[in-house]
Amino acid sequence: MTDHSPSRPKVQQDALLPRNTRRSLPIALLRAREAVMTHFRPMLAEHDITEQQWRVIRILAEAGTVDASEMADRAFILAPSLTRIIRSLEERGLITKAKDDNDGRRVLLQITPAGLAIINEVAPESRLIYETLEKRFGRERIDQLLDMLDELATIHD
Amino acid sequence: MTDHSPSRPKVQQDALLPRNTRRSLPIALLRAREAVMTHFRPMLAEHDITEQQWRVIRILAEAGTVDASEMADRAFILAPSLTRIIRSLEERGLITKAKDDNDGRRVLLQITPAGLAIINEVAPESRLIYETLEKRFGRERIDQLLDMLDELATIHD
DNA sequence: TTATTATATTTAACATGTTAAAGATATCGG
DNA sequence: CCGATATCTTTAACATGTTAAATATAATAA
Repeated sequence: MTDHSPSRPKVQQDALLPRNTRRSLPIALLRAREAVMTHFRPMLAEHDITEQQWRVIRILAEAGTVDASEMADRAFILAPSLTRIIRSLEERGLITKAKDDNDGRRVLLQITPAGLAIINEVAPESRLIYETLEKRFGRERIDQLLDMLDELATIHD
Repeated sequence: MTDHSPSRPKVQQDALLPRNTRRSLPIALLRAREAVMTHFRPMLAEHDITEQQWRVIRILAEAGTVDASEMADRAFILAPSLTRIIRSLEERGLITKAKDDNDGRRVLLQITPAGLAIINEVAPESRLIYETLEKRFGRERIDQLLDMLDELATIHD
């Protein structure tokens, strides 16, 4: 395979180059994630919430009162981001924030009726989109994919 | 499985809730990606470049001169982010930027010797990390994963 | 109890993600 | 050639990612 491009820089050997970008795991994960989110984002935008804000209120609806650390774990959001998201959600009246009486360091979060209202509006749509995705990709294959992703995420622990 | 948590909010039916966060495809993709990047980030940080900057100079080393649009495609970086990354990389002397004579709208990018030097320092390390990952996860399974991710990313086109 | 250490959250600073709109240049039809 | 339209890039504004450091509170050991 000769290279006719006149602009190709002279890297000593291609062997020194990293594996081809097209088969890069980080980029592939990014692309896949973005493709999935493309289906969900317009729906969230209609309710004027971001993906991360949705994750937070959804976890509160699932789990009740949750402190910030547990939220960061479950929603996979870094603490500094979570601080800002909490501030924003509280200002909008979608969640409440309270200091833990047993541990003054902790911040306890709860969803408000207004937050629940959004959940109840968005959740059916969300389910529908996910079910469509499942049909097109195959439920078993999604499960298989989730298993592999989980294993990849925990490979170093 | 009874719920003893006194703080659980009264969502009408759990059926209304979205699927459990633990099996959320977007979050699973995020986690997996983050786990992979955790291996690479320290190495990039030592050379004072971000993951995205690395993707850009790496693609230039692979492909030679590339215009901004193609770069955005290949590195999977949105145009506004790319504008900032290009500015930063140019200021640091790792790439050059020139207007396309045949199409004044386009910006042509090339890697500089300084950029190539970083490639040549980082690439072997990068390969090593990737090979370790391959060994632990299995090359076939990574290929299988890449195939599934690619299919997921192109499911709507 | 007190000094030390650990943990939880926030702040700061900078980079990138995201959407919308603006600016610049090409292209196309009349 | 001209004006409308399309394409490429940048700017703007806000949200989040990322790392390091600061702050506040708990837990622990001397």
